Amino acid sequence: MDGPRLLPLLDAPQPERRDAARNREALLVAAARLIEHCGIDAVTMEAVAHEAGVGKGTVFRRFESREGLMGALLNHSETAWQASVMSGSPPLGPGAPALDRLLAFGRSRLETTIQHADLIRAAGRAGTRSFAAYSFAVMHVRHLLGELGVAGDLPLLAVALMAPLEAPILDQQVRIEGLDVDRVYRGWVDLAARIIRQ
Amino acid sequence: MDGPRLLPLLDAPQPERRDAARNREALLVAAARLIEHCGIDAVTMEAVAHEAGVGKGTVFRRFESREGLMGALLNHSETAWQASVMSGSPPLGPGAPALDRLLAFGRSRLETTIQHADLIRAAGRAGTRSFAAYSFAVMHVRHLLGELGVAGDLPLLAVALMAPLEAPILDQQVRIEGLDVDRVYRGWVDLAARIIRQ
DNA sequence: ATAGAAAACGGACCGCGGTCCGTTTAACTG
DNA sequence: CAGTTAAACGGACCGCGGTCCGTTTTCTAT
Repeated sequence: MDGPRLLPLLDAPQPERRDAARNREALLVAAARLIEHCGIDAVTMEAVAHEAGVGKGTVFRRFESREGLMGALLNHSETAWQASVMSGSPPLGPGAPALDRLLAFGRSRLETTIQHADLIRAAGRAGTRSFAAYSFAVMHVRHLLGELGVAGDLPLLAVALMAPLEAPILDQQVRIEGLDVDRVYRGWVDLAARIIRQ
Repeated sequence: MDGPRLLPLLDAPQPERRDAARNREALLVAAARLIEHCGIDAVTMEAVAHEAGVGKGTVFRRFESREGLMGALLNHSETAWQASVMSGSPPLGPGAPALDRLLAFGRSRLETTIQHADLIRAAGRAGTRSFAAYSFAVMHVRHLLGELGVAGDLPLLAVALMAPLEAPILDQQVRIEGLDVDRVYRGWVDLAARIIRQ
């Protein structure tokens, strides 16, 4: 007569059957292994399904699309990174002066983005709109800029400061034009300085 | 005995047979028409081929890939825009103070990018690496920054100033977050001011 | 005009992303 | 433990991007 569950009291989020959860995990592992061993182009939905021992339809049921799958993989790395920003050791984590944190943030972001360039590209929109990747980083920068006493449209300035660290731009500079990563970072530090100084 | 052509004297670039040139043009027209009438998703390689009255293989021969075709379409718009920067009327074209030109540039770039967002997205890498789109704009900004007496790693600063105007970032801000275009522009002007001021 | 070579053409063919639907399985009820 | 239902499963199926190769067209040289 009442709801299907006797004591839903707390924990709302548990609407996934056991086999579904198991398969989700198996698929992520399978996909990660395929990427590591054979490169990202080998990550076919059929290949992932086969590697995980499930049917093709299941992959799409769990992750919507190939981009969705890539986005889920990306989310893992992003979440770990996010944790090290929120509760890792300084200067990236809390406890260091805001400026130090900002510079550490830039360097870290620069390197992670380059490192996961393929995955980010393959994730398409699923990578960007995942609030984990984008919204959190912008929020963090916005917060640091505030602490540094920067005045102006902070959300927009934060985006402007993050933009040169986005995958397409870095791809162009580093992979295609062959620029040195350190130089790109120094350029970014210069940009940060110009944005910050009153 | 000598080369296949008697008087190649000037004009080097003419290595395209007549039917090839005709078909290239027909295909571009067909693709543009399909985009206008049915939206970009309807621009199937087969559809374009059929609309232009040629075989499917021909489309790939001329443009390599779907992205290549989109890139070629984009190139048209970009070339026109480029012309209006190089030889149009002030303040976008030459003849105005450097700062005015820079601001006009930003506004114009902002609007064209938003306008062609779909095409840019569909062009993928073919849109970015086309030196028409990217390299020229960066070069121009770099030049203007130089005229404004900005010191530092000018190529990198130019990229930093252009980055917030790139399609993925604008897409996120305007289309997804629903930000006002004018606000984004004002934010960009602020960024430019911070980069410029000594 | 004609012959020959190089280039372009066209469409059959392939693989992969994505959908659909009949079948199976997990979870809850009595 | 049996019955019911909702969800998950799997793989046949479809459309499109991309390739391949036998055929046709253009260009040049004679």
